[in-house]
Amino acid sequence: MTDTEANAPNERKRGSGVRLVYDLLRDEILDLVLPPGSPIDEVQLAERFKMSRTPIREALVRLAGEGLIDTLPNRSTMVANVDFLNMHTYFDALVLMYRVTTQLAAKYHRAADLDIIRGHQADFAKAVEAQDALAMIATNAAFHLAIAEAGRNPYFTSLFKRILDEGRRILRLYYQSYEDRLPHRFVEEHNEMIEAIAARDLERAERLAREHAEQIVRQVQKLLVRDDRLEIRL
Amino acid sequence: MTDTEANAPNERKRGSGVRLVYDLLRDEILDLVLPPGSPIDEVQLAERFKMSRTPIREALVRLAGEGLIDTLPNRSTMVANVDFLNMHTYFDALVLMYRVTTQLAAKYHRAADLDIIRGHQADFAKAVEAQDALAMIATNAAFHLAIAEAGRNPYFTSLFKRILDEGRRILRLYYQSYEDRLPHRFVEEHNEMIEAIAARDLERAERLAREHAEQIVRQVQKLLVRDDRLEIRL
DNA sequence: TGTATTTTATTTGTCGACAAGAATTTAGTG
DNA sequence: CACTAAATTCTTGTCGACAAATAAAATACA
Repeated sequence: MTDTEANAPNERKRGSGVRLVYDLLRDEILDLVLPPGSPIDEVQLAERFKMSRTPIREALVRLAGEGLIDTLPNRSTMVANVDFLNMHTYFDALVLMYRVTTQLAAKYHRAADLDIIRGHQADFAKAVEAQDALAMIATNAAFHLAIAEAGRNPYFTSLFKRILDEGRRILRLYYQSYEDRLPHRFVEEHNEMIEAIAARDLERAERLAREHAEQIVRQVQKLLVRDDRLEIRL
Repeated sequence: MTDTEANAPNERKRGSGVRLVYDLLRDEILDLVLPPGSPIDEVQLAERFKMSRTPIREALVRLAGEGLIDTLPNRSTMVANVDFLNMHTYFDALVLMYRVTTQLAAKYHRAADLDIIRGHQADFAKAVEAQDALAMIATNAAFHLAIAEAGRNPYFTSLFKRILDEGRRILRLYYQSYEDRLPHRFVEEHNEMIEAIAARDLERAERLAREHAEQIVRQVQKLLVRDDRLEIRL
């Protein structure tokens, strides 16, 4: 491991530095390796990635643009907090995007899209079988994002992506492990949604997505009220 | 005018440079002073604003994050094109956001919100009266954005803002001047929407917003097919 | 004359350094 | 001992310069 810094060439390709730190920071934020409120130190990151502050800064600007970090001018920058007080706005947006993207997928999908969607669904089923909560969260997001892509509306897709990311953080804050059987129901519901999409049944796809989303919202809300001590934050 | 560079202090406050160039570039893009495809030269901008390339670069990164400019790695960066081939995805998103934000405004607005909304509506009516097409576009966007703010869902508001911005570009590409009486109808429809919001009539607000949006879409589509020579772009 | 290759030029991405602001510590005063 | 003011430290925002990547121009060659 010594040669990673002594011998191995630190040669990053010319524009790759920003992408590297952006992707990694994003993952660390969404996986709560950097929990909300964590301070972000530019110079520390610069040392860690062995590069100048300039590309670090660019990555931070992009993350700030997506609302993942907050920057106080001339002062600190830190991981954005989750707004638990207005969680209903999040649920509203989540449910609507589930419905819209699934309906559009039923309308506009092509054959290749279904293969991709089914692939993600297989991953999700595997994660449920393995009781791996973190994998469930990730594969579920990938599944629904693939559906959104099949709907071919970049406006909805980009908002949905942001919402699913935020959901990843929220769920990680509350899910330590799945103790109930509900995930198996999600697997079945996913399969029904795939069916409806493949059959180009817009109405059924929308209805299934809605029920599925409301199911999830109820589950998350149950968690929220159960552990609502966390809602009071300083 | 000579003292603007010789005598006048170039003192910008410490973090204001980025905001300055960001706001100005954004306006120039949305107003088509910089039409789609225009090359953006960092060093030229640096000279123009008498600052280093660093803050220019940060502003460009933010604009790229909003999809207003496209950056080819290691190569040029230019104003993003309007995707005329998939305009229907734009209309879908526009109509849905009109409906959702107006409905939420009816549900969640407070007294102060209505004052702001009515203020923008007055500006819009004034622009219609003056036959000022550009002012109509701007004030209409401000009006609907104020409604979205009253709905208090930041997810929808941010997407809607992006959509309205894009609409500003699209309309400027096609509207030279209003020759028909339709804008007056828009003024009336706006007033009806305000009524429904104030009365907290969710259903009526949603329906009015939908009809209003579809009205606008039809109008724009009419322009598109009329000047569809522009749809074929190299 | 047309094509391939080298050379030059332009533009972007990265760097190290410096300066401005804010937070913290230290000194000073009642 | 408490409270204010000066000084220091620390972090961020900005700058000018350099190097890599690409585009453009010039040269060589068939």
